Amino acid sequence: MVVEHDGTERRAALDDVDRALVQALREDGRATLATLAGVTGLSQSAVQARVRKLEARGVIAGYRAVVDPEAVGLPITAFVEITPLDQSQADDAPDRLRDVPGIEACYSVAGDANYLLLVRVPSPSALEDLLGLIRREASVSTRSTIVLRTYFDGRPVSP
Amino acid sequence: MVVEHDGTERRAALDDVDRALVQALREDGRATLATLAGVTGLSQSAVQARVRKLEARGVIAGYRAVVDPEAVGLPITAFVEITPLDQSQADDAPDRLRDVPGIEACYSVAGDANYLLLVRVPSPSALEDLLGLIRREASVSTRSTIVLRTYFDGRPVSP
DNA sequence: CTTGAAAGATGAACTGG
DNA sequence: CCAGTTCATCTTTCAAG
Repeated sequence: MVVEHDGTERRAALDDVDRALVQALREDGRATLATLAGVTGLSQSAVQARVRKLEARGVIAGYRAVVDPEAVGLPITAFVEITPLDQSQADDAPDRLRDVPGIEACYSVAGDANYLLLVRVPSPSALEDLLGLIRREASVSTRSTIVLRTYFDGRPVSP
Repeated sequence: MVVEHDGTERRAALDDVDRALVQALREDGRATLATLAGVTGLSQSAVQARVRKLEARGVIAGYRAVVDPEAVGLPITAFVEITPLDQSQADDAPDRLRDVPGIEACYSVAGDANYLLLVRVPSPSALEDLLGLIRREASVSTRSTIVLRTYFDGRPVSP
């Protein structure tokens, strides 16, 4: 964030080198400084300084291994739309669901439902259990869409 | 994959150490062998051999930096359900959409729609453009759900 | 599992806009 | 002063024993 003279704040724009680094690290989160230096034409130290700044600014929020869900015993993936049963109730579904195992992502959305969850479970019956838990825990109704196949996921997207 | 005596194949099950490694690398994709050795109680070399096997078996499919979409100029996220206009047409939507910029994920689903896409764009008008492109390119109708907020995403999930 | 050599990351001192 | 470079040192990785 950069504070302007008029007091407004803005995110410092990324230059071409930053974009190249972000792109490269999206494709390979373990790319070495030497590789990144080669890609950008900068020295390793300069690249390191850049990457550190991108991390500090939150542009790069972290690094993750991409794990095959089937290989770790979670072959069933589903999207679950949830809607509060009582709209007058406190709507703290994300807080309540944050630590429920099997829920990988939680988005609030503009549409029929209030929230959309991405869940992964070992079996259909485990999905039933999880849906029951979600309904009870967050006082919501659910509408699920089973994922049959993931064609691609986390594909790098450039602006 | 392990071939059993009866000829069936199964994925070799992960033991506790493998699970701990996968978990640790999901949380920090750049964890060093020394760190992983500390977590598991194994030597660095043993850990390295394990991680290599997990990578070779495809349990760990790769490593990626987690990038803040807003910080790279993609503040609008949406889920787009797509349904072929003509069910008798060849259904190769994933292939056709694979290289369209802005599409981060593509799943085939069991539900009203055939496929579900996750897209990221710089602006509402860019979303209109992208939806038009998707409709033309894949001969589909679309139904979009805008993401208002991402509460959490990619949370490590254990089996 | 241990070990030594190669590769990578880090920080200090230095250079130019 | 900021961003980048080079160089020396330390850490991590990797393959051989």
